[in-house]
Amino acid sequence: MSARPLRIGDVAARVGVTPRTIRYYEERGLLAGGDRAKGSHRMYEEADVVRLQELIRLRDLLGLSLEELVELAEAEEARAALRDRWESDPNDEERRAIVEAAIPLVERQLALVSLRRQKLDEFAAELQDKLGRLHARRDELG
Amino acid sequence: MSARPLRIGDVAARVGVTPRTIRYYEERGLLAGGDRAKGSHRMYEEADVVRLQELIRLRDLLGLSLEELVELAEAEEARAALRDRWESDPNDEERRAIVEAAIPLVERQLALVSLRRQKLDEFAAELQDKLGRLHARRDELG
DNA sequence: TTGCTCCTCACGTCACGTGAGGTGGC
DNA sequence: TTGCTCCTCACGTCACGTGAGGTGGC
Repeated sequence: MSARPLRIGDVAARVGVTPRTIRYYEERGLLAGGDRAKGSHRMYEEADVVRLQELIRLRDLLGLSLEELVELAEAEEARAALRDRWESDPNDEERRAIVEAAIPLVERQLALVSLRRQKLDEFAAELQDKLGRLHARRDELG
Repeated sequence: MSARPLRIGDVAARVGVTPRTIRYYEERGLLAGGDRAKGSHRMYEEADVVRLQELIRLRDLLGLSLEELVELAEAEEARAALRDRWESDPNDEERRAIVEAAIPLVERQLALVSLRRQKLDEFAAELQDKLGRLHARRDELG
């Protein structure tokens, strides 16, 4: 895994946002921009692209505000911190704790997705209804 | 159909927005605030509630901007204008034209809903995948 | 008459968009 | 060396939020 670095424009293009959005998210604490000499270029790796993708999807598909994203991100952060310990210290009890902490987070996201789907389905049903009535009327006039 | 008038606060509460949002939409031309003495209360009827509900759903569930809503609304407007003529002039050829103009509008909305559903399903699938892997790992450590 | 909701400015905020002016790496 | 992308302010914008101060209807 060579992990050659990506520039902010590449990351932005791949995720479908602008560099400005990435800088703003960093400013809000959603993305690590961490240790960097003032004025020097931000550098990213594949893991950052995946992470940003997820945030953007939570924003677009579920309509979460950045404040809500920060909450979720902090939970993920805690998980990531645990993951680091995972690498260094392969204690089975700790591994279990890490996995068990991760599960409810994903379940929560799934619950939000289900709720959205339900609302979309209701909307789709109403539109189908409307369309059916229109077709019926057209046929009456046919 | 008595059509007793509703006040802005009632409409807002029923649709789940604030009065400010309604005033702003009126300002942007999405809602009729029409003929009203300066300073007098805005009055609405059931049809306005239905209309606003639809706009809010298009905004929340599909993530449309107000500018995009205006486009859609203008199309609906044209339809509403035709509907008025419908009431007064029951000419069968015109009726057909009205119905046939309405159908593609609803179909367009349905297409947008389908697209959203697809994206949500993809997201749900990825989350299920993630959850499955977490469960498997937990069981391995069990 | 007393509340409550309404009204119109008008400034504040969130999530970025958009130049302005300048530095840095293939 | 020439572009291109990057950098940091900093002001603009969209979709409202939030008082400020005042009028109007059960």
